[in-house]
Amino acid sequence: MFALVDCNNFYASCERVFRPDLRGRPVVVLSNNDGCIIARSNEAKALGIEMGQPFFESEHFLRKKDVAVFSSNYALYGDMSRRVMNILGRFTPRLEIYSIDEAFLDLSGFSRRALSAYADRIRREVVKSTGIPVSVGIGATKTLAKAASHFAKRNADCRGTLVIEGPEEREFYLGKLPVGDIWGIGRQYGRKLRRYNVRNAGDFARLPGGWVKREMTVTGLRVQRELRGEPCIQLEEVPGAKKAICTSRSFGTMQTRLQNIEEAVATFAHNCAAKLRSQHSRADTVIVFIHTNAFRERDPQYARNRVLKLPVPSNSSMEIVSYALAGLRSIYREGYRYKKAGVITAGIVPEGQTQRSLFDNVDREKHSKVMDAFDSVNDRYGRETIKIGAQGSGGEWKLRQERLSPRYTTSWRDIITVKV
DNA sequence: TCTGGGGTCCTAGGACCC
DNA sequence: TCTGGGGTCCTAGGACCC
Repeated sequence: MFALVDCNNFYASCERVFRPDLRGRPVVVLSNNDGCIIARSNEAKALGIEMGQPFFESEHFLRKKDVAVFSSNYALYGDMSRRVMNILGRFTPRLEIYSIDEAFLDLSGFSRRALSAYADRIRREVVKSTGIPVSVGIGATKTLAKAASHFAKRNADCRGTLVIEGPEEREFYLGKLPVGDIWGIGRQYGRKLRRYNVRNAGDFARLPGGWVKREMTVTGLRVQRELRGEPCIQLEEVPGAKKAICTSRSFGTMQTRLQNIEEAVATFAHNCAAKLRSQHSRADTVIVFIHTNAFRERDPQYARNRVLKLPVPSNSSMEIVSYALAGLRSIYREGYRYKKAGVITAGIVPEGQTQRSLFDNVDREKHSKVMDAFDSVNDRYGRETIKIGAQGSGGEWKLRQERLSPRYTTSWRDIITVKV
């Protein structure tokens, strides 16, 4: 059996842990740049506030309803996530951290009765130790565990946990699960299935496998088999190395000058390189992209990307930044108001398996020594203590974050940075 | 005025190999 | 009029997840 443990309204819950005065009050958390609503407390959901709603559209309403609004604070959420996952690790020898707020647990060997009790213990222990409320769904496959957590979260009489076991229970609950809420069925497939009068997970499970394979590829077929209780998706305890690493941001205000965008792109490229180094890999491809604000339909629109091949896979900030900037200069056009830029690194290989080139004239030893020093300083004294020159100091492009809470659990870094 | 960011997997079709 | 068979690799596009 698998359990899925899912933190309820995770970001909103994190904000509330350190602000007990907000108990009972609706809370929402905004995306980067204070753009959209990406997390809502139960009280906020009850007010009809939708996921993904642009903040500016509902700002007035939120004020009227006395909703507490926060910019996203990933330093806080990342640290709270670690705490929750540490607790969960005590309940199973096999844990998959699936996302910042979800984990799968292997619970083989438990009886039905024991499972319910265990789920409840997990739930109580996490909230007691971290302040974060969670739901626990249990089933014979990961997809069924996901389905169980859907009800554990929503039905008051579940009290935060639900075990789906045996064909009768499975049929009962799948009949109530809307087809679009199945894990692995998104908007497109949801729409298509409803066109064929497939309303719920029970209907979907009964469809002929051949049809599902033809219309939804093997991915759809796996989902169907999992709903029927046949495990097709393994627990993945060790996350594989990433195949692409991306850093991109919308700008706080629209940017027209090349120099400001260069500073942003240099920062993104450096960030990608740092992520590559931290997972001990290198990339041989750098992609840089910029675009204007597509929502402003009357503005002239422009969007380009440039793919650059490196002669030798690299994770040196100096090298990756210079390629990204060359790419940017080749696609930048004057006369547009740019809203967003980003850098993607791809063609990722493990650090130990790098193919050198006969014609390479970069002193890679030296780069790697510099980068080691760079990382250890920034590790110790806070990120951006040392920067690449091209990052500049203007920061005109930087995010809007007007409602940021303190980094309650990690702010010693900030304090040390101030001293420096 | 204002609209997020970071990933994965699968398939079809084209280029290429012998 | 007619033009083989069996593969691999890469890319773009489309789906999905949080």
